[in-house]
Amino acid sequence: MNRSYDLYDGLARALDVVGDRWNLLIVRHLLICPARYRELIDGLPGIATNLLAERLRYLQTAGVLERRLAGAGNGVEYTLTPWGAELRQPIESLIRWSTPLMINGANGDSFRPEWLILSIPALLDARVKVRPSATVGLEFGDLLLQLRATRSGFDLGPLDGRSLEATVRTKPAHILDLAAGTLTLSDARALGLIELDGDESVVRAVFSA
Amino acid sequence: MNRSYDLYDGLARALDVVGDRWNLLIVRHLLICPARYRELIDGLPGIATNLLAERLRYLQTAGVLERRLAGAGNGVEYTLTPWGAELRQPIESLIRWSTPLMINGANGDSFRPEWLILSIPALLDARVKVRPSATVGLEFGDLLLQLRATRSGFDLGPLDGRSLEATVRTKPAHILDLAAGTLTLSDARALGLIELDGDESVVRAVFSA
DNA sequence: CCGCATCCTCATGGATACTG
DNA sequence: CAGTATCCATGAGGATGCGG
Repeated sequence: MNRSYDLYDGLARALDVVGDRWNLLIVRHLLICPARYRELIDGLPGIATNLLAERLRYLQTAGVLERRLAGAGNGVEYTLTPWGAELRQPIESLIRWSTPLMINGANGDSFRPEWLILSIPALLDARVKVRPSATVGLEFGDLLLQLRATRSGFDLGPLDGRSLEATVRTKPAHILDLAAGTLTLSDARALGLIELDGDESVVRAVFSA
Repeated sequence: MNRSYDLYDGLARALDVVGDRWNLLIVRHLLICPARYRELIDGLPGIATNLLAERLRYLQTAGVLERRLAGAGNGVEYTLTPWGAELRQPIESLIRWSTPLMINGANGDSFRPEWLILSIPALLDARVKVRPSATVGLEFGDLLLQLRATRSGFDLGPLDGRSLEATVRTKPAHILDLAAGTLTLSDARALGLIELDGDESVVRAVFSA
């Protein structure tokens, strides 16, 4: 909205930059990877095209992101600056805070699997105890991801080449329950949190090691 | 604004609750201590009375804060719920992220010393190295505070009774520089970041131990 | 197609005045 | 003191257009 609080205060000035509607959701999308205008429209259901354009312009002048030409000569691409990427911490904090708002399920709200890419590690970091060698693969349609336990927490990235040892299917809601809880992954499986039935938005969770 | 993103996503649902204008600033004020309506008006320069009333109502129904009668039988008081108080982490993350926005000074923006009560510990936690026994007292007019180094970080609260050993004065801008930098407190003093001259908004920083 | 810009309507924010 | 009521400016969101 470009409307400043005009306060000499860290929180107020942070909100002057990222407090406007959609801004943190745009940044979260770009924290996954640089994206095109069209990908942002698709990943932010409900945003108007003029709003996205204005927000991208504003965040660019504020120094949060950069607009640049994509490699293949076609179209523009938006990337976070180093300072913009540091919004990962506030965003993950908000995701952890929001778990009570997620346990009641989707209730007709839109869902995109990419949103789990930050959420699951953010939640697991704080709560789930897993054996250090555990690896979880997640497959949403054509999106194939691998969740690895590291010493400092969890890391979610593209699935590397090696084969996985077991496969189960679950719904997004159950993945979020799993992430928000304090169960180990094998406990969650034993308790039936991970199901085998199909769903419009099916996740295949693959456990190995 | 009561306008929901309608997304099944932790970040979006967090912003449905605290993403509206003024909401996080209200919560930050209540993180310091429970407050009356009038105190909130004074601590949030620029907020309209109808907006504050509406936000308090909304945050109450959302479960972030509670409205209750003050002890002395007179007036109402607003307090954070335990869940609302957990917003301290996201708020401190945003404060840390905002340091590049603070280094250029006030530039005519409003300033209230209470805002430092969360900011200074949030910044010092991450960056300043101080001897474990260090204590800093801050005095803004009638507001007297003491900053103590603990094992887990820093804690800012009311000044306890014991006498303090040294006194210097500084401007809020310099306090913020100090907090955002990587200098020790004694280094900052030696380098002249802490001044003795007067100012409309003078801080007296008192070092001991 | 992509990457926006313009136009339009209506909900929301903000300032001021007023009230129990 | 603790808010309501009112009015007006502005931002949000949908539809559409348009050059590359």
